[in-house]
Amino acid sequence: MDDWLKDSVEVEASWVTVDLAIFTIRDDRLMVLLIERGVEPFLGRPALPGGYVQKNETLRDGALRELWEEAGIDGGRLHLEQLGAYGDPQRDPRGRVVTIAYLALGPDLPAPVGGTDARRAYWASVSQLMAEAKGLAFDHLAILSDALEEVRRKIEYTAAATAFCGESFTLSELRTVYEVIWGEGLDPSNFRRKVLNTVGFVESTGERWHPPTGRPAGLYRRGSAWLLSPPLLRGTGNGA
Amino acid sequence: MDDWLKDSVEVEASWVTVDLAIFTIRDDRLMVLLIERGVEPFLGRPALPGGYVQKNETLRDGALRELWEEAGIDGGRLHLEQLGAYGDPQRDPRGRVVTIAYLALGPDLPAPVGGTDARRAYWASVSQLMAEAKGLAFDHLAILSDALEEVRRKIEYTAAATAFCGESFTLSELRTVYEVIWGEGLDPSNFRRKVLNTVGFVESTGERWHPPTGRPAGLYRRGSAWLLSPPLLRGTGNGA
DNA sequence: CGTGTTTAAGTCAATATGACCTTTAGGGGT
DNA sequence: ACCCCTAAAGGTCATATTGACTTAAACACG
Repeated sequence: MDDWLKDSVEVEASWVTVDLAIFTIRDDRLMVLLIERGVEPFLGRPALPGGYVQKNETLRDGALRELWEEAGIDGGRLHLEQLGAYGDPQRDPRGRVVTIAYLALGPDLPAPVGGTDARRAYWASVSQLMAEAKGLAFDHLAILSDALEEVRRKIEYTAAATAFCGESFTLSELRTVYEVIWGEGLDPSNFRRKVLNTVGFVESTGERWHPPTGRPAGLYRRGSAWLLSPPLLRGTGNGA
Repeated sequence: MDDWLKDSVEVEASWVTVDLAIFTIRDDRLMVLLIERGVEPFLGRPALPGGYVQKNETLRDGALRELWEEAGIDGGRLHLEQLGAYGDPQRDPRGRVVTIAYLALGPDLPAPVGGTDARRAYWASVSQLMAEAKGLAFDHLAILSDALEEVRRKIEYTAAATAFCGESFTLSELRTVYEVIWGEGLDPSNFRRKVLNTVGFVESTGERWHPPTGRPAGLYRRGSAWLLSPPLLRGTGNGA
């Protein structure tokens, strides 16, 4: 890089990182992937997985690489989107580090292995973390909080909820995703009607799944639509 | 800044900038503020206003400073929110420059003056720009495109449309904002009913405004709610 | 062949929506 | 004063959607 502007005292080179808020649903709870930091600063403290963006990769590629390196997760199987940039000058004790936060949603993922900069990686309950509201390195609690709010809104007007399910899923599974993330129960019958009436949300695979007990459930896969119209609105009450 | 990781060939210092997509409505058209670049690269080409983030400011403060320096606009009077980060390694010929794009919405603003790095600043018609789809420096057309889509969606489920109006406004003014941004006509009567039934969207000032001709219109100001429930949905058709 | 359990489908009153139409409150002209 | 034009404000009504609830269907198991 040339040294244009090197003489300006106001502008200074920065380091750019990506951090990942990776969500999944396990045991009917919303979980986020955390690592235990193996390097300074915040050595030993829980943090979102992430790391430096390298020389010739896009931000998204950096996120995918960190996903693999730190959590052992193949990004091809989950939904990844940018959440936003966090650049408070005080957020990193080492100096000016701007981080680009990414949001990842995936089906029940394998217990991850620790990566290079991480002693270990593990799934943590989001509701528990938010209740404690402490412990995370850097401004990762704020990032996590923003990510959670984004997920809650995203599943209202996009098909993002399907990212938490496998290739094919029952409508009950999908409904559980909403119930877990919104923290409220939904009427199964009305939920079914809404989802099935929203064109392109899901499409039937023709197959059916036999639960341990009860009537077999039809299986669906994600439809062609990402934006839902009309959206599934919470709050106004979708049922009991 | 220390030299941790200086020996890693993969990681390299970056420059971080902010760019602004500043929208307003003039003459019933959606306009965006552009500058004519006064420095290399892309000297003389139109671009979104923006510049380097300085040493001790937050990203948002940087955006507000650039807003003032390059466009002479006081950020206190408009809505400012982060759009996202753009970090393709090829996006800037000088090297790795990650930009944080901000979205600003304001009422009909004064004709701006050129700033330090800009020969001049001017309002450009968004629909015209998107139709031509060329000319902008860097990846600013992509940023503008994302910003436009964000605005279109944002006014659906937030009170963002009020940011285009002054302190107080008539419902016709507000409706025009929607019509201009969505590019479709709305039924005045149904629009009024919807807006007035959405709690916290607007509240009456008690005053009224006398149009050049016709019955005087009631004046409203922004209500306490930012998120609209239910949202104002387009597409499904809010009228003619 | 009942029973328990879960999915699937139906009912219905209350509400919201989209497409209209009517009334009201000005201003300007004659 | 009166009429006419315009835009706001308010009303009507058939249709669609919603929320709460009920009923029917399809298995597994004993």
